[in-house]
Amino acid sequence: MNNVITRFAPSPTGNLHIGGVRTALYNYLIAKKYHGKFLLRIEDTDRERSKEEYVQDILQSLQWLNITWDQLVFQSQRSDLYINHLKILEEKGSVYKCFCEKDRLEALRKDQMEKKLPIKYDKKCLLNPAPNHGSFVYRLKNERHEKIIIKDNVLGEVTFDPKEFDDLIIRRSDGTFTYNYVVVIDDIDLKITHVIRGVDHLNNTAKQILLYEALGKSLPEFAHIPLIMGSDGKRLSKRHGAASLLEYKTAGFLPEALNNFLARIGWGYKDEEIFTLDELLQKFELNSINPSHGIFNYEKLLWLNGHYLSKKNPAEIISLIKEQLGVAIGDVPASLIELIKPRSKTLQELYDQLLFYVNDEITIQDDAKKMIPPEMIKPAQDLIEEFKANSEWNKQMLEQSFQKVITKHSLKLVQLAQFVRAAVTGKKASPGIFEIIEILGKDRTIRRIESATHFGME
RNA sequence: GGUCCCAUCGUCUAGUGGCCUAGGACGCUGGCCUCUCACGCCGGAAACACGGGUUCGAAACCCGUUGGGACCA
Repeated sequence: MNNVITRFAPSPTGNLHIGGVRTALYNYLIAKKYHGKFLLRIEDTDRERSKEEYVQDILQSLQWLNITWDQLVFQSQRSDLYINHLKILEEKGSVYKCFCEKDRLEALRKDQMEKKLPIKYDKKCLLNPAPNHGSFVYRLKNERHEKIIIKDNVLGEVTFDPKEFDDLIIRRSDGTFTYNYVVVIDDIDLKITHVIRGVDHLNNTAKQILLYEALGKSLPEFAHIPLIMGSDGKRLSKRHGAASLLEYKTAGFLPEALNNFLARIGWGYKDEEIFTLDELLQKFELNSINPSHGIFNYEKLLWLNGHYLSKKNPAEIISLIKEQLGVAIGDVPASLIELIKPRSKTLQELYDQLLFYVNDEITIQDDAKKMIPPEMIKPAQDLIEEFKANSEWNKQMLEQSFQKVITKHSLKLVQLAQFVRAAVTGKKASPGIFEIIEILGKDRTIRRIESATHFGME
């Protein structure tokens, strides 16, 4: 395939979400797989609802995921193009002006509903043109009788009866153009070879084919990809959790995980689960996309994120925390990050487990308080004495000190370890206790155990 | 309501007529490891929606039914 050009065409009327991102990703993959171009087209013709902040959200989201575009166009800057093509259609006699008023159309619709007929315009202004007066819309003549067959790369052949379709309005009475019209004009003008979009546009595609034909243009390849549903099987929305992609960024997910996860909803390759962007470019194919819709599986996203997190080195993690969570944690030993990494699925989780080291003060969580019972105060004080009596501070020395104390008091290691864990981290779970306090340091460890013994006496 | 799409474990998928006693992954679960929690390792439960065909043989092909979804209204 040569000169492949794909596009992602969001309207900036809200934050970019998961479903949109996947559409963008698929378009990007196909373009790059065949060494073509991927365009980003902002469909901002609805001036009322389009907002600059949403444009920024879309651009930032895609950049974050490394879905890079070769060209960026705004529909609002292309109205000459739409006007010119309307002239062409007018000269060809493919469109006509319709002066029918709202009241008439509503009455017509009501009548058709009562008679259970398909609801569509009756072509009055085409068949019996009235004298030109008042405001009017442009409609596309739909005189096609043969079936419309969409040759879809995902669904196979999909057939529509053109009788189902109205004479499509392409310009409204206020002079603005309709969605299906501008999409087709842009796709033609930008030489889009592959239109890859959600199945929710399948009906639109049929209507748009009529426009391609009226303009005498050949059709691009179509691929209608299945939608992503929430866990209840309904269309993904705010109810199902994070609505915008950038919320995943601030929650500490990695772009690699999101890309991998989104590619795998509706697509698979052998037994494989882990795909980098490069591997996706190798292996992804439109015709291997599953035609049935997929459900957003948050647990699997978490697992993937944990996987990619484990591949990052400590320095990368520190800078990712700063970049994505917006917090600077200063110098944290690499060894500590390595200990916490396998215990974290997201950057946020990892950061939370770092706080006992980063902060001077800790608070002991409720569920950890029972780890410091009064009868453990004396052993804890003995442990402190052991620490103070010893000039060294390393894992071997720490193990010996713990051993001495538990032998003296006939304790199990778990009792003392949990006491110290709660005292030092404020939590009932953490990495290995010797590793933790070795990294935390002698002074801070002793101070925290001391304050826990005070707490235990209250 | 009309039109269209879809259908393999709870979820994402492998499967392109015999390699299927249906494979992998997440999740769930039993065990090992162990100072806690993870990680890791070893096991387990769990699916071809239903009914008809076609075929020597159907998860796979065809037709219905049922269920889910999208769009339009």
